[in-house]
Amino acid sequence: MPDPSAPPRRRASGASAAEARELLRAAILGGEYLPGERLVEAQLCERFGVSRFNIRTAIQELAADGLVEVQRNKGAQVRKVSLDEAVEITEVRMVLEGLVAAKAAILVTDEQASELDEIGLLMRRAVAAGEFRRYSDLNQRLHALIRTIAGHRTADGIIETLRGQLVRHQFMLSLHPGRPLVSLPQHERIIEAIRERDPKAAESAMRDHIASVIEALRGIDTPGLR
Amino acid sequence: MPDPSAPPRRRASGASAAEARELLRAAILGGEYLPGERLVEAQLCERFGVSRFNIRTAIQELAADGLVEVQRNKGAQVRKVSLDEAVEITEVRMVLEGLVAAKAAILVTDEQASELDEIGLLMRRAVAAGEFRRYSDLNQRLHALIRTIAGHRTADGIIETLRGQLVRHQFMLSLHPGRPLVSLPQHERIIEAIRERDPKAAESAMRDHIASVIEALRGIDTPGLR
DNA sequence: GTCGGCCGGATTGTTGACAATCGTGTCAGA
DNA sequence: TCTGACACGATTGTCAACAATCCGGCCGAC
Repeated sequence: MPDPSAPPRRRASGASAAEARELLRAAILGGEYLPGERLVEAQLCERFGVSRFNIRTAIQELAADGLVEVQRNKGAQVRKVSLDEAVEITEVRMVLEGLVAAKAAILVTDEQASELDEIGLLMRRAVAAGEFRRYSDLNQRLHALIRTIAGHRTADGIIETLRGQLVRHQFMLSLHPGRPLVSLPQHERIIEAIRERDPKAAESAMRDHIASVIEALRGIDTPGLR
Repeated sequence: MPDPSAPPRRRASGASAAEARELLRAAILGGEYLPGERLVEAQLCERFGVSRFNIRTAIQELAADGLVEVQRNKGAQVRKVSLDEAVEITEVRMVLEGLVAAKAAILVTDEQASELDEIGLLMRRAVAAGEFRRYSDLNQRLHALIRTIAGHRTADGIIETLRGQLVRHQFMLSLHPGRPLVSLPQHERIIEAIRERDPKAAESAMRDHIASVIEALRGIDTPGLR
């Protein structure tokens, strides 16, 4: 409700702060700016065709999201998350998604249960066909659906923020061969627990799942890789 | 390391963005601006003797902390957290502090264990003497110490942010008669579990404790008070 | 050759003024 | 009296210029 009009009214040249923020966020998440790289305001102005004021606002907002780090009088740089930090972030995600899964198990409707089941089916097919990219998408869809079912805005917001901070690590993980074979049965357990409306089992299954993600993170991460 | 010098060098008139932020945060947490109240930039400029630019920056940062809400072209207002939101926030705190307690149980040193024990002793004394205010302080000190022991910066930051959003609710809760008698044994269980270096027990104890806080929240909150 | 101070370019922090927008009170018309 | 549009005041959004700061290299002295 805060952004009513979409198409036809903007000043001819330049974009607003919100647009600049999304542009910059996409550029960082897309890997166009590497961790540790300096974000020079003037350069970004030219790159995006936005005034320096708006770039500044955008940087501040992304700093609040933990995507960039600003040092006074030294400017902003893409935040570099160490492996330890990635583990910490995923630990937090573990307990939060566990909470969310438990809530989802309580609130799930029959229709949503079917949706969960369908995702599970598609996942099995994707793994059987070796379509890792597709499986990765389904993975995100599953977690997103569970959060929707739970309707826990506070946890949802935090999880989403944290997810942004680890796109790089996540990305590497999803490409690791053999991962799907480990995570598929975990996902099935989560789905089953929610469908049976068993909060404790759902939380436990979700935590086990993300705990194994943490283990994988610890073993796989190769810093310096794009 | 970002703020080296403390006393003797600032421009004569006016303060910087960071100072403005802390001033405004203190004013809000102190109840000088009620939830829902509009924060007019010009007024704040005069109140704090800060330029509008810095006020703007401060408001943005507090918005990131969830203390204020900004609506485009409509300005900022102190965020009003409903009872449901307070419950959600406390649920998140429950799982996060549970995680932190488990970590603390693993990492605690002998010296820190003694410190925990001492806080427990002081708590028992405070309750016995009916010193609720003192007990409330000890409560905060206990939770803070546990977070220090765990050294989990990610969880710590989020918990601290969430705490700020509910100072009002927390405050009311700590004054509720009978609360200490309920929470004291819970605190003792947490301390004992950490001292015995039992992560699962520590997490469980912490979650039970905060779960009871949630129950109390649901029963006690009287919106409109204070 | 090396250390310390200094100077210049580059970059960020800040300011004040201007433009866009919203809410509200007013006034004409039915 | 009620409804609607209009215009005004108040408030926020944006900009371009200026000031403060930092980082690098250069130069001189020891």
